[in-house]
Amino acid sequence: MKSKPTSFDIAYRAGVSQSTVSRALRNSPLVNEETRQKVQAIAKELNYKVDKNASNLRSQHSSTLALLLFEDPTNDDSFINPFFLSMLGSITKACSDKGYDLLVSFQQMNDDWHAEFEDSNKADGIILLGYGDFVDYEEKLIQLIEQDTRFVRWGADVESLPIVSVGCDNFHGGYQLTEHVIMNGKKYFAFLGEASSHAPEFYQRYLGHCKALADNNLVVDKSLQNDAFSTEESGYQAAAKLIESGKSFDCIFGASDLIAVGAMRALQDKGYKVPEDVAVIGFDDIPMASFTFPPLTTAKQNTKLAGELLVESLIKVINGEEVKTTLMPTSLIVRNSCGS
Amino acid sequence: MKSKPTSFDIAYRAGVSQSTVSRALRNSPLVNEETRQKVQAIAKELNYKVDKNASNLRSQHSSTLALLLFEDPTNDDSFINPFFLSMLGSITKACSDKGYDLLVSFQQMNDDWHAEFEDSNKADGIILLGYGDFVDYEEKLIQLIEQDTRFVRWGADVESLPIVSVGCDNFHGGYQLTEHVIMNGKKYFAFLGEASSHAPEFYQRYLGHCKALADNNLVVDKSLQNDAFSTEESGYQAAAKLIESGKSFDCIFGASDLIAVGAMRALQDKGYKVPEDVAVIGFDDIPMASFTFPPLTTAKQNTKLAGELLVESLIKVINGEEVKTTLMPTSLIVRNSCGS
DNA sequence: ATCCGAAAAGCTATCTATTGCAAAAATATT
DNA sequence: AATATTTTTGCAATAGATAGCTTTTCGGAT
Repeated sequence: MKSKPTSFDIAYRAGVSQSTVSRALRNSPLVNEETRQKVQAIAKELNYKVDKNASNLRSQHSSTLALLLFEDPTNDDSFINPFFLSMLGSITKACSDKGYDLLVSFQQMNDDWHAEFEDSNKADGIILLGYGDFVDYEEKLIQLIEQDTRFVRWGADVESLPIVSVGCDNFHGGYQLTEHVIMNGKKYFAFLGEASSHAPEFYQRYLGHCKALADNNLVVDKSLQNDAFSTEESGYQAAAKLIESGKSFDCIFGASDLIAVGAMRALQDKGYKVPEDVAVIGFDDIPMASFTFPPLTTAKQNTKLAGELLVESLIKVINGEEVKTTLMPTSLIVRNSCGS
Repeated sequence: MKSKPTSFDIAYRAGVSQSTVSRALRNSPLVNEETRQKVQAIAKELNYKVDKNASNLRSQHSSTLALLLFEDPTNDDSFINPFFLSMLGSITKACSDKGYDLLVSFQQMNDDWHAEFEDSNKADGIILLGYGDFVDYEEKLIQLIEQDTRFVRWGADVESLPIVSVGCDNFHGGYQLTEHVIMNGKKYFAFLGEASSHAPEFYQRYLGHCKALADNNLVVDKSLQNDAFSTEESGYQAAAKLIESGKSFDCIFGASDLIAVGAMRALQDKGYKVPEDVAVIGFDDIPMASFTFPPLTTAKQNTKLAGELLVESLIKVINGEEVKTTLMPTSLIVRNSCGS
């Protein structure tokens, strides 16, 4: 059983000092080209790999980013919101492009997640990802700031705090989507999803939605807004409740695709035709959105770009550069669930 | 700018030695209860966190597992197979349950991925996840074994090598699925997906499929087997080719849900009715499978269990315990695409 | 009061690489 | 040839914890 070689083993074989080995392997200009070649060749031959723990300890940075994915605690834990899964994919890719490793962790809101990774030096910075009630974790964000933790978050800009966020223009997306359906002749809109500052993303979508209605001289009927979490089940329930209430409407705006999909199913179960009787629109453009029947009209969030922006912003934060919060545009994806 | 506290700071304030702090924080029985309380209180107050790099370096293990997700290089990189995404979710959860952190990395086959993490001591072990041509990376697996790297992989058992795998019973799944459709009266089966040892998962599904046909006195028509990668696009293409060939068939077995979904779309584009004219079945039960039109009949791989088994097995491997390769059963999910 | 053993705490080497500074070697300048 | 420069290399300190071994403490036995 051979144990792993250390830089001393390389040094011994190369007939140089251990520090030279360290320099040679990191392509330091302080070492002669010829020596470098020799050292690197021996390192390769012995299949030597720099011990990251020792390296990180000495240099005090880890070339690792941590991703904290926190989900709505109401969500059962067997199912992860596909939108985040797709973000996770793009973040992973972006990290690897930038030469960083990625530590992934799922957390519940109530956990003591704040700063765990950065404080323990396992990661140089943290990406916070999750929908959710901002108020729930505002105090934790404040702690992060006080501890000088380097992090960025996905979501709406937090004006009250100096936090770098990357989010998408939920307001505009809601506006655009609503406007489109109005053009298709629908007039009585229901909105499924919490519309309060507790759910900033959903709220912005709702506000955009309301603005579009107002701009087109349509009434905003607050009784047609029902709370829902971002799960299919919750969307189903909310829609069922809406239907039972006997109010009339000809479009349901699901605050997320998952809600919309649930709503669509509820409508169809009750014998409504989508989109003829009731149009349905969602938000996110998760992979399954194009496979529902009818395919779901939605506002696409560009997860690839989002992941890249999050990673790039975080790296800048780590390097002490000035970074501004970014707002990405959404794009309207017209499929069939809205009538055209 | 206060710098992070070290165990010496705690020791100073607590009036004890640094080693005592270390012991107290790790709940070593070698330290007095009272002292422990005091030390832990101070640590909490100063918001002290053990430096993982130092700790890992000294103790030579990291409480971190690495997940290497390698995808078929034919896949464009913007889209990750949803099945793996869902595995990733369950692996993350399982790791956190077991007190391990998870490093995630996506790799291309050709990369020098083998052992990167374990050799560099960033992770105690590696989970290898990916469909794919086993032959492509067999030599890398051999290297891993030679280097004494601790790892487990997702996939079919590799009889020729001492590797711990966790996989699902693809053969039985293929059998069960095919049998079900035969009961629904279909007789002429096409299979989309590579059916060779280069794609062991697909191959096993194919073999199970063939066995079911044979057991029911149906002919296996090899000309109805077409290669396809696990993407919707590839499934679409393969189905289109099949249709153009003019051969007759009344069921398409997609080697994965993604292939099946693509095939279904191709059929519908050409005016076929699913399942009346042609039944379609898939494999995996990815989230979107229940949202296609018609909803897809498929064999579910229990990703939650799979993730747990992978993590548990790897931890055992790391601890030097004996572990056997596991084969998980699949479950038949009957929806509408198969005729009932 | 003395001695013994267990419990608790301390001392110091160790883990492996990085880095500032000093020393040596190689090259350039006068 | 002697001195000044510039390149390379080596030495030793350092990063922050863990662990083996030693010492101190303290209640109980003699």
